[in-house]
Amino acid sequence: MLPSLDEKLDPRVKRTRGLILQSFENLLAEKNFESISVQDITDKAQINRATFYAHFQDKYTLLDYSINQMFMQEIDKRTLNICTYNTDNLRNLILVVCEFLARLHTDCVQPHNQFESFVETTVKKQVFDLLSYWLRNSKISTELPATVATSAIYGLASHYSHRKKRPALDRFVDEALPLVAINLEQFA
Amino acid sequence: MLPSLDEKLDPRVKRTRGLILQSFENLLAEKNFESISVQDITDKAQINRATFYAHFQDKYTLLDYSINQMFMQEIDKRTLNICTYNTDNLRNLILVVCEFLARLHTDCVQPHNQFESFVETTVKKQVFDLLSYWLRNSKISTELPATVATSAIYGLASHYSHRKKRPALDRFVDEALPLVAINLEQFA
DNA sequence: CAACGTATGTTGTTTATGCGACAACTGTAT
DNA sequence: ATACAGTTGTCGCATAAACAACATACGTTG
Repeated sequence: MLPSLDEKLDPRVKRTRGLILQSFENLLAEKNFESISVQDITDKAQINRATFYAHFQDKYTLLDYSINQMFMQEIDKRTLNICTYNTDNLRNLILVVCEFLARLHTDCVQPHNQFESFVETTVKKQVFDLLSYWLRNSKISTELPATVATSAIYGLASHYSHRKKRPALDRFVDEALPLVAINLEQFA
Repeated sequence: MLPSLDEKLDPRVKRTRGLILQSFENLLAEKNFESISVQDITDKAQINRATFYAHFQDKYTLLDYSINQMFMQEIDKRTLNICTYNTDNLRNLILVVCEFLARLHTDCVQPHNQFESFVETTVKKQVFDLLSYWLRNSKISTELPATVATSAIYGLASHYSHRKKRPALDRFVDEALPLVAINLEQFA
């Protein structure tokens, strides 16, 4: 099982991180990432600015953590982190990525900037790790197939999420699925 | 102006008290006061049980504080704490007490018990103090008129809040107003 | 250029909270 | 009666968070 982390740590830490996360995500809905200051975050979270630095190096580290958390939560919700490869799970994964990017685009004020590419890096890493985990029992190397599939999934999801008028997600995924599955069928 | 307290104190204290208050009020909606343990409160508030005792002597102190806070909030909302006596303000005060008791009866699971009389004491004290404040410039003693008016207001509001089928509040207050105002008109 | 306002990280100290343990009391069941 | 389980209020100690102050950097404005 992939490391989804709900470790037992000091409740104060949990609470503070939660407050920071929530504050940050709310702020992302109001202004774009660049214009958010650490002070903004801590004000809304009702914590001291110095405390922020006890948990995150800077707001970039927070963004990374935040994206990871949000995405992992969606993965967990569908228990995709405790399964193995098959077409059905792959379909769900594509669905999750599409939904995730779509939500990010509708919820966050984000003109083009580093935000986009940041999300790409973070999400791709998670998708790649998940695929690698699914294929963990393969006798042959899974690196290239997983890489290709990851790029394909992200590319399709990004495409989907940028559509002015998004088509029905289910139909979109139906079309997308075989294009991704083709390189993974050998592992089914 | 009466002491409505939003003092500057440690943000941790504010947060903790807020969590306790909220947890407590939510619990009141689920079970009756007697069956709520301190552990219940701190569990839901996500704070340590010992921390509770750093803020309140026991759950009775908390109840007192909670009722006071809730009621004062309603008073503040209508700026009744920064005005002087006139019929209009009196009308609003009666309205507030009626609404407050009514909300308490619909929101809280409360069969007959000490809860009821506890609320009475607390609310009456606030009403009395407020009336005394309104009449602060009177040359003659306001103690008896304020006492009578306080009892009348609470009695009417309690009556209203216990009705199975409550009549329209505005109409009720219209009827009630003159009965209370009669002893205060000399101060208008 | 200089003066200014604002945001960033960092530090040392103080304070609030978490934690585990304890004795005392309650009600309940055996 | 005795044992048991649960709640209460309190304690000392460990640790996270608040706070104020500081140096640094950056952009703006005069």
